Amino acid sequence: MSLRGALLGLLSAEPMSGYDLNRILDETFGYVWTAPHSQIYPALRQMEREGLIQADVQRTGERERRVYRVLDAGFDYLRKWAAEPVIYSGERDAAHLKASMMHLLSLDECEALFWAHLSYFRQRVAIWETRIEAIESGRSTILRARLKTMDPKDHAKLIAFKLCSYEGSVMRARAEIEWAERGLSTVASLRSAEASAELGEAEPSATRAGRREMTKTATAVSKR
Amino acid sequence: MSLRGALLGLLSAEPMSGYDLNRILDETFGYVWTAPHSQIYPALRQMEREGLIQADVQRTGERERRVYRVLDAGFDYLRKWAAEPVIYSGERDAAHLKASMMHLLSLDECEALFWAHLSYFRQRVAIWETRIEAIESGRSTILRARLKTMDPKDHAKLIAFKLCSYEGSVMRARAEIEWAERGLSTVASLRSAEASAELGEAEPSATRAGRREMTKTATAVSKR
DNA sequence: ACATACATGTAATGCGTTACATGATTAC
DNA sequence: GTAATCATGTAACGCATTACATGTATGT
Repeated sequence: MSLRGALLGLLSAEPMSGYDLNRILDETFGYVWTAPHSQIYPALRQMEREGLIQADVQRTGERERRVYRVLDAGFDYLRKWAAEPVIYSGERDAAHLKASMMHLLSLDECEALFWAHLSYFRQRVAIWETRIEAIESGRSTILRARLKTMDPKDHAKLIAFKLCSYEGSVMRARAEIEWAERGLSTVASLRSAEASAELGEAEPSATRAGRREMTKTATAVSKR
Repeated sequence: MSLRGALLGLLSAEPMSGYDLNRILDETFGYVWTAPHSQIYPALRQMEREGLIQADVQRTGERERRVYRVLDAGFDYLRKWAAEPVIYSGERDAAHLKASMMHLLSLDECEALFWAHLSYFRQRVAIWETRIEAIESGRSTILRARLKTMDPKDHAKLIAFKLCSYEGSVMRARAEIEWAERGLSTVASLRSAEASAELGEAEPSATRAGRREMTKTATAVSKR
């Protein structure tokens, strides 16, 4: 159960409330694992019942705030879960699925899909890079909280793996960006091929235009 | 509902049975969208009831085989679904999630996780590249089936987008491979840092000895 | 006064996984 | 005859999404 892993992992850095966890998952961390609050609160209660975490209830006037901290059993659970091999089941990616059916769409529609993909992952890269800089420069409060509770000799390990993990997200997002860019240039080529095919049909000679490589020629020709 | 998109998309290339669809999803196509047969059969029945597809029942002796083909309403549905903007909700990636907690693990455990990641995505790249070659050389039977039912003027579009989509999968898998390699080299450098730190500490004064990681040192030292 | 952020929950519904269940054909 | 492949389903359970529900503190 990865939700527990995510929650315990965040709580292990610093005790937090369900509300805090939800905020973090909504912002940066959600790009690794998401969950809505309707999943978070019951999961926390359940883990509390199982003795993995414990809530320290804080009251601000009438308002109740349950700040959870990880117990020893919780650390054991987290470590065990993290070390278990990942089960790689097939993907479920709507963007790539739709891309595999783009021949059904107009070039404008294809372009819109690729553009949306591009913008989304550009945003993600920006967010992750900000995080990476925060870690490298020591401005990350959550990292500092983690370092305080750790044996100094493990600091290098923590920082190295945090950076590695965030860089992984950046690398993947960059791959998506590159792909979307390639998609856009595919659309552009097809568009100019279409245009020249129409011209060719209007003119007398022009045989049925070729395929891929033709597109480059077409753009070159249209620039003349 | 993307499952419908995936099923209609495959059926639009060529009429098929639920069993065939399941096989394709298990093999290559599952790396874009997976579903077990327990999801496929009911979904097909439902779409048949809604008039999106129609089954031609074939009998081999006693055995019944329901070959579904896409009706006009199904094509409309598919086109509409494919053109809709993708809803990018947060990720849920166990591998990256675990990576973000690797400071809790031994270097051996980290290495094992990265290795598994590497092998998995290397396999995927191999599968996709085989598919790409099949398309480029015209050996893909499903592509040929699709081309037969299409206006020749759209052939270039189909091929271009198929290649683009498969290349997207390869690009992403390559990013995962690169990341895992970087992870492995992070492990390697931490390992040698650990080794030299222990040497440094063992010789002059032996301050308060570490905990977990110390065990490995002990074995290493005892081998000397 | 009103909006926004803080704070925590429950319920209904839908999607996905695993297990259960059955039987016919084909190749060895 | 027996194992593998073909072929189609149902059921139980768990995870995920969306909507419902409530109330407090704080800043403008």
